[in-house]
Amino acid sequence: MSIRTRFAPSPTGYLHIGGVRTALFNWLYARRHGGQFILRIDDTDAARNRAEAVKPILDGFDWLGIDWDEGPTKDASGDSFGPHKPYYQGQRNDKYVAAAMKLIEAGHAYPDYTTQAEQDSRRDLACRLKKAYVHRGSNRDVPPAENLRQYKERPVAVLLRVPEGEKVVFEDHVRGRVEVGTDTIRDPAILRAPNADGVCGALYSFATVVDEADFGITQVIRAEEHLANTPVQILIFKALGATPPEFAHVPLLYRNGKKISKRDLPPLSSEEIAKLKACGWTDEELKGRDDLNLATVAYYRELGYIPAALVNYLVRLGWALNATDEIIPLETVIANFDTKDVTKAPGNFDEKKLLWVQSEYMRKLSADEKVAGSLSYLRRAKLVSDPLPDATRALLLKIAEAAADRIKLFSDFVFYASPLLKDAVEYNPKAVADKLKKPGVGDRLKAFADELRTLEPFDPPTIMASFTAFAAKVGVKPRDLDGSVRVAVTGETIGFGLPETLALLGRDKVLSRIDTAIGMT
RNA sequence: GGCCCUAUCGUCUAGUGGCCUAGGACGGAGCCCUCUCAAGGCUCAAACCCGGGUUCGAAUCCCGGUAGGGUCACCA
Repeated sequence: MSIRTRFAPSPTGYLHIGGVRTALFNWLYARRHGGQFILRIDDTDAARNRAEAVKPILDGFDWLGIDWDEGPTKDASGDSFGPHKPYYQGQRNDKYVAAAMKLIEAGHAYPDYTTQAEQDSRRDLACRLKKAYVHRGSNRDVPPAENLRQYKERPVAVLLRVPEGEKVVFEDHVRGRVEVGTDTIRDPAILRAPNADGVCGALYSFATVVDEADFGITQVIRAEEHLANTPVQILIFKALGATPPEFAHVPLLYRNGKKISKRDLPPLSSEEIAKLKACGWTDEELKGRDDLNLATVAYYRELGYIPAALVNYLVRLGWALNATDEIIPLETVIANFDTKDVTKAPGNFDEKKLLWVQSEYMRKLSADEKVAGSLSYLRRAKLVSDPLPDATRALLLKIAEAAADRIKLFSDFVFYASPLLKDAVEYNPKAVADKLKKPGVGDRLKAFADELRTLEPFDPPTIMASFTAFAAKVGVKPRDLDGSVRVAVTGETIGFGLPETLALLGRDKVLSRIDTAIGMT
């Protein structure tokens, strides 16, 4: 039988990296075994069922290169593709209701007329006795035909009839053997009481199991938080007359020792905001994007991470190929990944290590690829025009070569390219204060400009030689000369090699910018 | 609180009874290189949660603590 795995996000409006890691494990497992990876949208909670809440999730997976064999269409229109469509739970409720009716008929489920007050008082009592409250509903032992009759007359929540005195046992691929007595499992609700429109919506565990059986899912790889409701789901599979799939509960993703949640994440730092603004973001645009934080895929995309790097980092967190490898090509991961090798302890998300992985991926790219990846950022920053002129492309290529490993994110390209692409220098006030407003700097710049005026050819090696000779002649440390010249022509203290910078800028611009800078000393 | 899960440097991990005076990586510290900043090279600090067993021998097996986490809905 073919391996079939699945990931079932609920539409929240953003793609969470913890979810991505779980999805990745499913995807890898399917790809390794030549099976199918299925995407299903868990939107049984009607309030959340909106296309705009699904789109970011689909876009995120698409960007990451995690493709699905069956599921919603990429446009998030609500359409699906695949033999078991639709793949939106919100569109499948009839199936759940029909399945629930069958369970009532077979005596595996029943309507529960217990009042809320009754349940509360029983729960209180159990609590006072320091015992777990295991709910059993009113019609548990009523004959099926009578239950069906009562339900038709007065529909309420439908509960699964959990068998007594049995054991649910399953072999979890990550956790090992799990054993739970049915006497500790409450009769779970599988169908809600009718809502205002008379619809009886299925609950998570039930909808999931009906779908899993319907889709022929063979491996359920999901987050550890679902471990506790797995026994219930196995009971539902059995009541339905279906074979339960195999389970693998992978540990959660933490940050600072706690489950990574959107709330307690830092907002964008001032550096990040400055970076996005340099890339052309307006305050207005930033305000509308509270989904941009390090728990979401969108954040990494906007900052210019390479999808493969994020994937590499996320897989490596909780799984290792061997004792030494950190950067692991996707094909190697696919060829070696197995759920049984996933660590049992939760993994702490470490953005510094992710950035390192990212920089390792970036340095493997050619200058051409760096330019290609940075283009959308440069366009947004209005530094280049849309059909890219050949001359500009050639310049960008040279910038990419000169900037080399300094570019860690595609958005970094904007910083290094700005001084060369903009007509006027934007002087960083602090740089000016530190490097230009010092005694003697003006005269020195003037004298160095005179050297450059007649220099032939105006290329990096010649400029370098002139720079060294000039520094020695006037008795100034090379680093100090670098500082003032650099700030004069770029406005910043940081940048790639000064000779390369001057050469790419061209003699005319260099001389006029130094002239401007002299006025600021 | 009941039930369940987990436990190696700050972090991610290797390790499945002797190869472990515990290996690698990120991060940190220092030095070198150097036109700023990166990158690179070299070096250093840094861990088997605690207590009992089992064994000739334990990070590895067993028991008990401790700590952290998950879960207890007509949420997913």
